[in-house]
Amino acid sequence: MSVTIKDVAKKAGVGLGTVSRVLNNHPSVSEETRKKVLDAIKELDYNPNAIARSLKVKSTKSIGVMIPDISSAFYPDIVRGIEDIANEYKYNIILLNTDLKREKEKEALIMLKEKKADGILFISNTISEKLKRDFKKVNIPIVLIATKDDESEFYSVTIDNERAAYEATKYLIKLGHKRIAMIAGKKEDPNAGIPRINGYKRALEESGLKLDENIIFYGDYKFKSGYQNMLKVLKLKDKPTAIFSASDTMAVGAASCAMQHGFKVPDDFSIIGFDGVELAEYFYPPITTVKQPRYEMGAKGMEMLIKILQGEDVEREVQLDFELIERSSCKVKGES
Amino acid sequence: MSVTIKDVAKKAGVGLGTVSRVLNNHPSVSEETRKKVLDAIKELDYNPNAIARSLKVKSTKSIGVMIPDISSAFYPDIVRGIEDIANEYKYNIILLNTDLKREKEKEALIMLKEKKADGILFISNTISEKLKRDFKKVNIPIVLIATKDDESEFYSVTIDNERAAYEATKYLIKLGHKRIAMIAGKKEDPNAGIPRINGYKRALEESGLKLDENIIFYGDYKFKSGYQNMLKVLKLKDKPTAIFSASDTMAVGAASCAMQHGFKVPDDFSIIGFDGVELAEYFYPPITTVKQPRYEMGAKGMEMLIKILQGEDVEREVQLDFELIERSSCKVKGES
DNA sequence: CTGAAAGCGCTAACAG
DNA sequence: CTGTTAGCGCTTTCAG
Repeated sequence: MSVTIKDVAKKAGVGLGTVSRVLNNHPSVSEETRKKVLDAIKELDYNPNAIARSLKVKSTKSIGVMIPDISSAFYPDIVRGIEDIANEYKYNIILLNTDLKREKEKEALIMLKEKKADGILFISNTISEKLKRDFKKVNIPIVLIATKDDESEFYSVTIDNERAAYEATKYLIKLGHKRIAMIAGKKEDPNAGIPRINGYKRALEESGLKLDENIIFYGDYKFKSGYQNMLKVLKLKDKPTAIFSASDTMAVGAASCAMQHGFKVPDDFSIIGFDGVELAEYFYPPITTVKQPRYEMGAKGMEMLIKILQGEDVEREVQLDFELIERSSCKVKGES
Repeated sequence: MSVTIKDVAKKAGVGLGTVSRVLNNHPSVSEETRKKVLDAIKELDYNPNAIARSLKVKSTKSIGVMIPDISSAFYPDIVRGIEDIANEYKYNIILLNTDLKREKEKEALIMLKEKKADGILFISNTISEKLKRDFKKVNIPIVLIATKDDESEFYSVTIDNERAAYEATKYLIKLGHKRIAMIAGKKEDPNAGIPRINGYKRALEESGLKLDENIIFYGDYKFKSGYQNMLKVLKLKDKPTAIFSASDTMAVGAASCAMQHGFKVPDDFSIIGFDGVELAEYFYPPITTVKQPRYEMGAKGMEMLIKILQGEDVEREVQLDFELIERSSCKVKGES
């Protein structure tokens, strides 16, 4: 059916080893024969069979990308960064959504093993102990993006969440706010949860502001939980004047809630988000936020993976810079 | 290095053909030997090599997904729909971003040919003539999602854009609006452009409203162009009271612009968007829109492709239902 | 029901 | 510099 290296060899009147050589740019082929072969390839419209090649060379040039859910706003940019670099190095990406479910993660891993992915990029806020165990014995290079393991057993690319939260809170403090609530992530989340809460606390402490655990609300990073936590804020007798949210989507939920109840942002509440997703930018008022360099995180992770595959040395845990983007959802306290 | 079918055969004390048979659930294997083999597989922690299998059976169980840009809000849900169905049928997806660039499209297609993708899903608003030509001669089943070709040479899944735009406009008319502007897509876009403009025109016409070409503005579906076109609207002496935007993101841009200039939505302008992206839902006020069933479009496209691969008959062009979602960005004209 | 053998398309020695 | 050969790991006749 489709044309093979054999057909090309016949057409060009050479052995198939020779065809393979020109295909792989092996130096030891005379210009003359190279030309003959190239001509034959063109004429036959030949495309090498990457599957056959992979079987032989034991490298598929494809890498698995495991992600909770591509339709969640945080991930597409990361994937884009990955794909751009992958593409540059002639790798392909196999995308797998896991919803953070154990079963799906297991299946995904098996698929990647069977399809002989050269490497794996795991993107998520959290990684379960079980998955870590699986990863350790799978024998495929892996790099974690947007998460890391406490034991530093895996390569990872993240941002310094503690410091980012610290800076965000500090920003609010500099604006004159003294009573600052936090809509946090999950209490047990070792990446987007705990460190951001710690950063928030450290900023307050450092500025001599008293920490009030009653105005730390816990959510799941989604709109609804931002909205609902804001409802709680509005019920407070002693309302905060500013809010630090552990995700943009929750920040927007909180802002919507406030506005829907007749309050103004930033006049009544200064709100700062986290992540730097499009929603924050296009919301009205545009939401000030701490932007995670998502595209770069993906790109960097892919670069690291490629280096690992090439046997080069790479740093085990890299942290990229975040960026505080000032927009219109925060203002100096008291000013009107 | 890694354990192969041969190792399993040896361990189980059978021929490798037999191992292959139990792997593929071939009926003619005695329970006894099947058990022996299964045990050996477990003990050795054997995973079949899908690459080797693919080479032999000429099917890779992977399908290529060509998309302009995964980080553009319209696409992730589609991809999720695709992946869910793919996963269900044990297919994998290879994701390729093309930015609608000829060069990248060509490269992507070559990769997919070389990697022997079983099928291709092409997602986009538009498809170029050149790419169509390439697709025709590539000899891999293809289905188009969110776009189609005029000649109906390809399988496709879309919505009825003309009718959707018609309904959106009609909705505004029912609310009492008589002067309705449109922020349209690209004049030459055969899917998100032309048909939506036509639907808008038909609705006006049918209701006896005069069409004013001066209040049809052309954009590129993005925030900025919604914002800028709204600036033009605001300069009009005879301002419209309602606006139909060919994308949610432009609708949000327009709303932001209006609000920034002291106007109220929906009090001063009723705005209806198109697509049904998250941004429209979480914007304040939440934007009324015509939702394209993106997840379902992806899922349906993948289902069609699988059927085609199985040699089943499938409808050439399927249109899915859109849905007008009423939120808070439109109101009865004149009411306060 | 099962073992042996051929071969998918390609690469990498190995001779020449 | 180049042709030939031996597999990569698996499926699938073909005998038995």
